[in-house]
Amino acid sequence: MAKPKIHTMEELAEAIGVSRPTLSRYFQDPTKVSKSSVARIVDGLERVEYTPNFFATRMNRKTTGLIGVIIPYLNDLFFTLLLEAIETAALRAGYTVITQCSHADPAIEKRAAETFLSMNVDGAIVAPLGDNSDMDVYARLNARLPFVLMDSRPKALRDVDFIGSDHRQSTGAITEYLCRVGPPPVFLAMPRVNFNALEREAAYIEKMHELGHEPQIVGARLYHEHDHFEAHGLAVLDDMFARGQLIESSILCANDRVAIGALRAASQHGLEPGAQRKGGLRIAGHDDYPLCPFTTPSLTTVAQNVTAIGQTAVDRLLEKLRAENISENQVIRLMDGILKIRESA
Amino acid sequence: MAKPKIHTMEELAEAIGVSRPTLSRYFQDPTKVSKSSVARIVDGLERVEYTPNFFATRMNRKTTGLIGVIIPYLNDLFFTLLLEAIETAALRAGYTVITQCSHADPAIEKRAAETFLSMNVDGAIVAPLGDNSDMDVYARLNARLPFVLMDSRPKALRDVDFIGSDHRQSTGAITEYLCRVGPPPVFLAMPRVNFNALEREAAYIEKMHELGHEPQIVGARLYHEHDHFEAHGLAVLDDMFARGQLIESSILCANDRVAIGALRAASQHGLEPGAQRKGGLRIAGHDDYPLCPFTTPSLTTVAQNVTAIGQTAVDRLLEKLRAENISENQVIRLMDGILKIRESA
DNA sequence: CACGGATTTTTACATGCGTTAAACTTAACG
DNA sequence: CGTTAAGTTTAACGCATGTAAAAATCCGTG
Repeated sequence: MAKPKIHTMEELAEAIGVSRPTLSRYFQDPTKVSKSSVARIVDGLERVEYTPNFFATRMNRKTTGLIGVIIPYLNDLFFTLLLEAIETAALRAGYTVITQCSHADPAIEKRAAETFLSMNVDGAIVAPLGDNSDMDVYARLNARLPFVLMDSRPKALRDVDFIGSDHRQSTGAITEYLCRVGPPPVFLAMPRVNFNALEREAAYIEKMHELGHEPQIVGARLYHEHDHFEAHGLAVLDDMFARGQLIESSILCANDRVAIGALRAASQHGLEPGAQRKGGLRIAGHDDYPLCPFTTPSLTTVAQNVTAIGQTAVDRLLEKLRAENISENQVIRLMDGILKIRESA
Repeated sequence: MAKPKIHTMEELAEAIGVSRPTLSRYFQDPTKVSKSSVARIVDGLERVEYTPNFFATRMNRKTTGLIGVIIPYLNDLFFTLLLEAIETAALRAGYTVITQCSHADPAIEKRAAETFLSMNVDGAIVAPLGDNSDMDVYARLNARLPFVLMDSRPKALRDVDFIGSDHRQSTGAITEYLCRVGPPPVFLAMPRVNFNALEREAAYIEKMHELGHEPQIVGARLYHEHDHFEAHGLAVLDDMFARGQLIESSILCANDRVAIGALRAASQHGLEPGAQRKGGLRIAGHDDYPLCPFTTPSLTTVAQNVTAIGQTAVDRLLEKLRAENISENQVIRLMDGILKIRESA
């Protein structure tokens, strides 16, 4: 209700009759001030409008209480789920998260990392773009502050802590499942936007060889725009279905968004992918995108444990930034994927 | 390359033989420094590693170059598209965007707004939670800095600039379309997470009356968790289809995510919604969620002009913060929705 | 070689708060 | 009533930069 506005702690001190250092201590930790003073301050704050200056506090504290997070795409529910997990975990630990999205642009990604450096964030969690990432900035980040990679793991940053999925296990699991219940699957690749694409492809090949089948990969480079996975899956399969190819195959898609495009292609050609029909078309994905249960048919996939990845990334970061003596041992945590068997395969 | 690290501008000045004020001016605007100096500075910066301190610069400049953005959900592609549009527009104008997600929690939302105040952001763009938002903080925001609301418009903030969709027009348009090509639609409501839900409902009712039909609303309060729209649509219709209700109706869903759940319910009951079949089930949505073209059947809907909303919000904000004399006239821009006729209705 | 304009350096103060040391109050305790 | 410990105030400096005014330097001209 139109409280008088106070801009500096100095003024506030004068207004409520407490010294500035006491106020400073109060804002950092109220228990470090006597009860009588706390009462007076709380009372005073109710009568005036004051918020400590964000920059001034952060500039002077030895710790900023900030965690920087970079993700490559925003229009992907996988990354937003990841972000959500990170934000809740960080919030619970009392940290403020600064999020930046690189929008698939290495220049923006670099700028974001530099911003984090100039903000003296306490730590950074990054899902890198991949090959195109500016490795120098990340090397600098890693040298200067606690740093954890997630989701994707550039070759140039092999010595950095990493939290992600075990694509060898997850892709292996679904490949094996598909082989068990039907013909050995073809792999519908996705645009090579990061290393996961290649890892899944490799894991598929390995598992197929292990099971004595010949791997077959399609769609590795038809559609080149990043982040248009559904359109990619649709384009590749629409083309092949039109030629009568793959219409009775099992198709393992590199991720669920590609698979959603694949489902669409099937529907356009009057095909009904499903586990029931012996010998018919099957389509499976990877990730357990939130919409998988709602597609028609619902999509069989392997779930990435997104929540665990986010949570673990934060945990590891906190561990690093609490330990003054930087523990030299690198931590790599690969989460297992969990089969989600639904209707499509 | 292990460049020597330099922490302050003072040290940098000494290292490359230029005075600190000159460096300061250089970092703010290189054209304000003579060419010879620029050359020397650029050359020097290549040999040492230095980034100006984010907080110190922001604390002292009269303008921080920051724009604060708050969105209510992250796991919704509508909002991520909006965010993307805002970020690109802001970046183009040379501003840095600080994003905060309220995660459907008014307390977090309030904290985010207060953070913006304490950061002295140049302006703020907010998609509010709705009824639960803390109106006091937003009133303070509006009083202290250029402020623009988008997407949803709380009653308590009627005098604030607003950029959003004209739900009366958009919902009217699709209602009319549905009436034209088939039986008058039933409205499948969504959980009342914000005012748009109600606006669309009202717009539907109005248009139905205008066309001489009796409005019918279902699912207004069955499923209460926010942000689980697909599950809501599925639950409501699964229930009704099981009782043989609505199986030959036109169903207008409050948004596309609800509609995706509705499509799933139809599929579970062996129903195939579509425009072709005279007299059969029809399902339509609202928003043009990015996955609409890929559902089975592809979803007929009305597109919200997300990009334009984001762009316009930024434009308006820039306009306000460039004009010292705060123009008193409130700006409200409601974008028209565009019919996207696909297979489902 | 002197001169005027442009640029840079010097010098000094400002921002808002963290932090420290010493002086001071206060309340409790013997 | 003197002593002591806990908490507070005073005073002063530090952080990394912005900014402004005055002094110094540079450049090309006439």
